[in-house]
Amino acid sequence: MPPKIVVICGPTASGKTRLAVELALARGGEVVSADSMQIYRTMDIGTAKPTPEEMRGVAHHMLDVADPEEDFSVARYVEQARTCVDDILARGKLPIVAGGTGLYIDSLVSGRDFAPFDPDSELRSQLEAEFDQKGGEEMLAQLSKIDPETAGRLHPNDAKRIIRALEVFHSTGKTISQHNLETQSIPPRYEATTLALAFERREDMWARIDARVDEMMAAGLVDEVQGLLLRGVPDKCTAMQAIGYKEMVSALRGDGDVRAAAEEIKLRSRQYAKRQLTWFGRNPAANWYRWSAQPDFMDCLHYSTEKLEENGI
RNA sequence: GGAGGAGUUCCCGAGUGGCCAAAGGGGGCAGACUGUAAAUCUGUUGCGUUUCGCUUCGGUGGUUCGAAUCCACCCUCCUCCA
Repeated sequence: MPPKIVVICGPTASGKTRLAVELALARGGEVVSADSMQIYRTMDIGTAKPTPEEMRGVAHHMLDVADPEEDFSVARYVEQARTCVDDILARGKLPIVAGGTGLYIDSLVSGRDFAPFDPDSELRSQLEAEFDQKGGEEMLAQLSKIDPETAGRLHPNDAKRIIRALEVFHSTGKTISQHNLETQSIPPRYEATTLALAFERREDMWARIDARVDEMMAAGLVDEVQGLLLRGVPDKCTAMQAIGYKEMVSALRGDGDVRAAAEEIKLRSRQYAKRQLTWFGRNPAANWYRWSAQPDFMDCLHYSTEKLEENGI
């Protein structure tokens, strides 16, 4: 039986941090963040990274583990995060994985293994150039000769995935569907009790997101972004793709309309939240708790506690 | 008061007699996702009993076999002249 852990997921601004801390306090747990942007140092406000006050003395892992100019990845996340989780378990405490990056959570829990990857490989740039030149249809046709299964489910416009599928095959000799099949047969690394937070009404979620962005602005998001620019973090970095940063960067470089940028950030955040809901919605084992128009944290806590107990935690 | 210009589906914006329920973009909704994932990609978006019917392009009336597209009047907004 794999060790038991708790997972708290949900769209941005749905209260994951607070629930995680509360459960950690109640159960003697430690939090392992599963957020692809909170891993970056100095990116605090825009990523809504938990503050020391919010952490209330609970140990948090997987925050500030990389610099903004570094290239991070799922694989690297899983490597580090599993060490954290295993260490927490070894110390007899409860690991609480909390975050909004679905791919990170799933990969960590399932024990997923990734095919080798080298972002700067010649093969990579070769394939990218070839894609630009030949177009998706042709590349997809090429892929379908070696891996009809993957080619069948990919859209010609899905450059990233077509290239990756080709890359995996050319560098390992194995198709990506073979690889996926093998990785799926690996038993899950942990037995997760998943708590998923959401809102009964979409409008409430939007309002929460809007309010949070306003808070970020008040807390100095502009200065934080300015700091990254001063530091010379290149635009192409993953970190600079983060919502809240890329919009602010273009505002600062452009018309300087920081107010309009904030509105853009709200919009992008809402859309992101929807994507998160879609992702988490695929997990049939998730225990959903939906905030009503008048959120009742105690109610949520009771629900969560009940679910943990049902699963012997 | 006079001269021009404009009013299009949730928004912006094409469309000047049939091939228009109406391009394109945005937004919304839904979905995908195996080393960049806060990224990337896809579908859908008037209503219905859905290979067909109904309602829609400021309003009313008219021309026509047929109008968002032409005509008349009206309403609203913008620019200019007084």
